[in-house]
Parts: sequence; C-alpha cells; structure tokens
Amino acid sequence: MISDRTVERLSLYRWLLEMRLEPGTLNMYSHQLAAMACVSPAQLRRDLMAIGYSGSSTSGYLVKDLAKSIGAVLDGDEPSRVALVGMGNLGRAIVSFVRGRKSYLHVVATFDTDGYKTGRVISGCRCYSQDLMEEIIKKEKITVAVITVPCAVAQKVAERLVAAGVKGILNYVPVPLKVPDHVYLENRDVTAALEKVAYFARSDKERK
Amino acid sequence: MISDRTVERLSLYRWLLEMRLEPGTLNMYSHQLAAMACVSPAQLRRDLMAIGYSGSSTSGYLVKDLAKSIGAVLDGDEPSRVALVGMGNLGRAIVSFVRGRKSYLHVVATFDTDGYKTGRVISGCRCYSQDLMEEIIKKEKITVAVITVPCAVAQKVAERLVAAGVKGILNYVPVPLKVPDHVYLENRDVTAALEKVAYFARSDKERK
DNA sequence: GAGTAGCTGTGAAATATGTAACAGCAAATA
DNA sequence: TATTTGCTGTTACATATTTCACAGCTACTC
Repeated sequence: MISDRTVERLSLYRWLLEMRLEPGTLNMYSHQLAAMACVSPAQLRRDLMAIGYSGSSTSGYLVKDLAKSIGAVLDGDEPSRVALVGMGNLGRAIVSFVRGRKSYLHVVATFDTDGYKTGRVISGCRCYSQDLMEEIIKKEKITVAVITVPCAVAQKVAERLVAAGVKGILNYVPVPLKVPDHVYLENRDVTAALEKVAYFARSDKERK
Repeated sequence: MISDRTVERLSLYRWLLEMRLEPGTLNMYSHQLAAMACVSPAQLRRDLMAIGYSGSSTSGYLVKDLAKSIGAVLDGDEPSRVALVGMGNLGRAIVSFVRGRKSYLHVVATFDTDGYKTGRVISGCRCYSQDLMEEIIKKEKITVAVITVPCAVAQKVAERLVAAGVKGILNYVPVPLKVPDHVYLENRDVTAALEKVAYFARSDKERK
C-alpha cells in the first residue's frame, strides 16, 4: 500500500511532467524533477520506488514513460467519477478549478438545494436537486464526492453519500465528519490552514 | 516548538469549543472533545500538553479557559493581518468563507490585476491593484498571504510578497513555490487532494 | 581497458508522529 | 477514614516518514 503523502506527491510529479516542462524534454534526473516539486531527490526516488518505476543511471527518467507509470497507479482502469455537493462560492470555484485543469477525474454531477441553481448547468457541470442524490450517484457510478455545504448539514450529507455508495470524500466543511472505516475521508479546513500559517509566520523567529 | 499537525488540530479544538457546543457547556472530558474532533483521547491530551494547559482529573477541561489558552498560543499578541492575491472564483470563495466564520484573522486586503475588480469592495473586502501590493502590505502590516492566481504568475507574486515582508503563505496554486527558509509555506493543491481521495476510494478493498 | 564521473535504487539511521499504558490524584462512597 | 472510580499528564513504546550514505551501474575519457 502506497502512503498518503506519497500519493499526493505522485499526483504533483505527473502534473509537473505533463504540464510544466519545456516542450520536447524527453528525460530528467531525479534532482531536476525534485527541484521542481520542492522535495529532496532522495524522496523523489523513494516515491518512484513505491510504484516500481525504474530509471536508468545514465539518462535518468523518461518523461512520458514515468507520467504513464504514475497514471497507471493513480487512475486505475478508468477515471473516477466525482460529484460535488453544495454549489456555494467554494463549490463553484472548485468545480471550475478541477474542470479547467487537465485532469484524470470526471466531475459528472453537482448538487444543491437552492431552486435557482438546480436543473441548470453551472461552471460547466449539471446541478441537480439534492433530493436526487442517491439516484444519480448510483446511475452515474459516482465513487468520490466533494462536500462544500453549510456546517449544519454536512454530517447528514456525508451519511447519504456513503449510503449511496461513495467510497471517498473530500471535505471542505470545518466539521470533522464521521464516516465508516471503509470510506476514505480527507478534511481540508480552510480556516485551520490559515491559522496554522499565521502561527508559523509569527513564530518563525524561534524556529530554525 | 509545536508541531505542524498539532497546531492544525488546536485550531479545530478551539472552533469546536466556541462554536459547536451545546450552549452552557462548562466543562468537557478529553474523550468527549476527542470524539467531536475525531481524534483519540490520548492525542488530544498530548496536544494540550504541547500548549501547557492542564485540566483537572475530576471535571476535565474548562471550556472557556481552554479556548482562551489555545488562543494565547495560536493568536499571539494580536490577530494576524492577511491578504489574498487573485480574486478569481477560488479567491472570492476563500475570502467570504474566512470572513463569514468567526475567526481570529483579519483579511484586510485583496489584490487583482483585473480593472473591473480593483478599487471595489468584493466579498466584503477591498480589492486593490496588484501594482499597490508592496505599498499596502507594508502600510497594513500584513504578514500572511493567500495565493490564488493563475499558475503562470504564482512564483512572481510569491517573490513580491516575500520581498514586501510577508512571513507566511498559503498557496492554492498547483505550482510548488520557491520561498526563502524564513517564510512558512503551505501548499493546498485542490486537484492533488482529489486525486488522492480517488486513489484511496478505489483501493480501499486492498487496504485494511 | 583502466579510471573517472555522475547517476540510480535501497538498506540503515534519524526523525516525526501517534498510541498504549499507567502512576497519581481528587471526589464520591461506604 | 479506607476503598473505589474515573479522569489527567506523561513516559515508554510503536509506527510512519524522511534523510543519509553508499554499492552498483553505464557512458565517457585518456
């Protein structure tokens, strides 16, 4: 099993290889890609070890080859199908952000309760009433969900998603969600992140 | 020095204590607060150890007292002053999100290059031209910045922020930024997070 | 073809992070 | 007042993650 941190870096490596390289770059050494990703060369090599990819000691890694190897691990057989619940500011921003970037994920449905939003296409993706959530998740074979609803309803929404068959949740609501063990949950509390940055920004004198 | 992870959890504990408790709750035991935060009681106690807060073995922790103790560590003498650069969808969402939530951070300025946005108040916060960035950061004593600009200009913006005196950066752009050691940097790549969730959502069969 | 240079893959060490376990204590009970 | 109970603070342990350091390899040089 590949670790949490490694998977996130692999996603970054692939993005760098595919989108942020001088066109025509065929191969790279670990220290070059590591510098782009702001990690140590040793860490990069170890991450690649985790997916069983090998370069050569003379020409390093083949760009296309490596990107494909990472994809084989991250994407599995076919792209995951994603839904987002809660088309407020943050929800709309995330949908257009993910769709605007070359990505191996399909955001196929969004949900809201507001009648002005439901039934329309917002940020390039159809917005359904939350009443239809279970039905559409099953029909569209959605396995991953992003939650950006108000705090008060987040837990309820999470439970419905899980009951409908969702296997992974990315939660932007600052309420720690309770989900069964077999569901993967990632919390991304924006305010907590900012408070953390503020803390270390202030105490960097003592750090070192 | 308090660890990265611990600081983030402390921020969460405070938020739970202040906003997510039955009104009138005066004290709590470690296992209660831990359950709300979805962490183990041992971890909670250890986190509190890091800030030197002590409860009593009979009545646990005093809610108000604990929230204040956490604040004393996280906030320092006065609230940090924050700027956000790049008022696209994501930028606006984050500003209204942070401002809409009781918070110990002041988002005092935002910046953009688009003439339709600059000079106006957006999401409750004044938006300035990026040309004024250095000037306003110094005048407003801003020490923390959030970056939500297009990829191509992210590194440039980061360098200007650092040169103007910013000490902490929260980066939502999927480009790893290069900043000096004395600047604290936190990257929050939305797509990478989603790809990670998709990966573990798919492979939870093998996990266990 | 012997030597050099510069890279990779990986075991071993170092560090960071989380968990378990328990001594000690204060109240409640008898 | 002796005993029990249920919690905290903390140490010792376990695990996860990163870094170090070097053997081994291939091309290149002389």
